[in-house]
Amino acid sequence: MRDTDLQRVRALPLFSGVSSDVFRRLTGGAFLQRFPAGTTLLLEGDRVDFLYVLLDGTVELQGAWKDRETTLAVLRPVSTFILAAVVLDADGLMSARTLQRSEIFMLSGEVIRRTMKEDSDFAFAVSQELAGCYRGLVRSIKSQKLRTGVERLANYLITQRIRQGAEDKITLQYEKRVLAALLGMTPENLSRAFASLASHGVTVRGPTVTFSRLEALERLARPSPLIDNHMPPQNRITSKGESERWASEVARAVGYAH
Amino acid sequence: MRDTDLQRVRALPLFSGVSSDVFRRLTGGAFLQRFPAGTTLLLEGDRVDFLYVLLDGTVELQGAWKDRETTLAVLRPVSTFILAAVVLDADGLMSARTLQRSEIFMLSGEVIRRTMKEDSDFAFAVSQELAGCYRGLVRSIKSQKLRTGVERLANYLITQRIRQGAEDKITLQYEKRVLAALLGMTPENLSRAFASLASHGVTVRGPTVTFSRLEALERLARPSPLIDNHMPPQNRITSKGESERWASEVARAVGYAH
DNA sequence: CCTGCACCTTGACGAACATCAATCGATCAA
DNA sequence: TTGATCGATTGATGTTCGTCAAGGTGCAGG
Repeated sequence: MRDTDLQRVRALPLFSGVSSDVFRRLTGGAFLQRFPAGTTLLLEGDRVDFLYVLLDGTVELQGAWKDRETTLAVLRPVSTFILAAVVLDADGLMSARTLQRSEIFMLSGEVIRRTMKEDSDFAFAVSQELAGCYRGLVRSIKSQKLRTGVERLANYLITQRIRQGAEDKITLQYEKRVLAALLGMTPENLSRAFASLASHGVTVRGPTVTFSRLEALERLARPSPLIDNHMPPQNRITSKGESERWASEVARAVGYAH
Repeated sequence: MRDTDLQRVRALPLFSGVSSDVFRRLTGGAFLQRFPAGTTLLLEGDRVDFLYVLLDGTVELQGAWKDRETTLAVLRPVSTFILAAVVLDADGLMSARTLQRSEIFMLSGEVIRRTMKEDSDFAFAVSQELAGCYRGLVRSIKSQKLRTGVERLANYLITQRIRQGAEDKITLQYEKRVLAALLGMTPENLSRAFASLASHGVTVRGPTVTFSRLEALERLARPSPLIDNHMPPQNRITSKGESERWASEVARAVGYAH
């Protein structure tokens, strides 16, 4: 494992607060592993023995029932996943699958739990990370239950636009079928949703989306800081906890009215 | 505040592991408050200064957007809520409203955070609670995205039946309009969903629901341990963390196959 | 170059769901 | 008791969404 990889793990808010000594203990038995695209890292219901840290590539978290399946999240580096199952020493509720060739750092769940009980700084950092993940899911459920498919897409595009630098053009980071599952619709309906956004100045050509009438798009989308986290990319932070803290700060500064 | 109330707070998994000294510090500036039915305790977007512990009554957590609103959870004693916002010192993403006259114990968020940084046992307990809440939301999203309205209702009924003692009759714990919002549908559609379950042996009379052909209902509902947490009531545990640990143990013992 | 394949798109249709309006039943105060 | 109110239900109707089938497009391999 390269030293720069370990630096990137160290820089995560989850680990940046702990002492070098504790960090060495946490990563003692850990290892880096490479997976090709399309590999199932973890099947829902499997026991979870490791905390995963995605260092390179893309990972999809999905759930299935009967013959249906859906995507709960798509992760990009640097992200941790299945932390909740590790903390509770429980089985995973989601499957994890690589969408691209990926590098993943794996830390022993047992060591994580033991270290949490010994080091309150680390346990606090885990709590902050989990709280951030929790709030991400709250946003996701609200989006799913309160918005139609077109509205979810419109807000997704606005959020991506900000994350990609607030230009009038963005690139979709993964296949449209994956995006459809993430937004809770079929690929067919995603196509139709894009088509209906054309009248709001949205043009799609392959994976690039351009906006010509942002005002019209926002009037339809009505983004809300209580659903959409519009943290821009310059904040080089890669944790749900930190991004939630950012969102709260902004909401207070702006004085968001209900 | 009665001493028995404090005992009930102390018995929560969130607090049961800490020393008496730390518990005294946590509850030092805390106080008990009574609210009538229909009181809004917290509006989404408000800053959260307290951790709430519901000791008596019923509380609904809801979210709104444009002119729509939905229910994310209905809490019964003894439950904590808005822990995630407290940990991150962030604004709440959900509104909290009493459905019945309620007694609520309120602990200073600042003290919670400070104690977490000092006491790793408490910080670990917070992590376990948050991890349990997180997994509850994962279950909720999967149910919402993978199931139809009738399927969600059928599984809700089966879960309630187990929680209420596995008899052939249950009592709905709150108004049907609230249940409808929780299940992600309109009251009208909930009525129709109940009507369509009649052919599966489900009879509704006011708030009581009786099951005459459980086999037929389960064939339709297809409950899954990866979505539905069927923890029975005899486990007198009142935390999401503990109930998730229970669910995992059972899934392993049964050897759930995908 | 063609062929096959994967991904996306489009159209047609039906299922699931929301909305609007009317009605019924239970509760409660006058 | 009467009238009013609230919650639940039912029917009619339209929207949203999923499913099935048929193209279309880009790309890799023969």
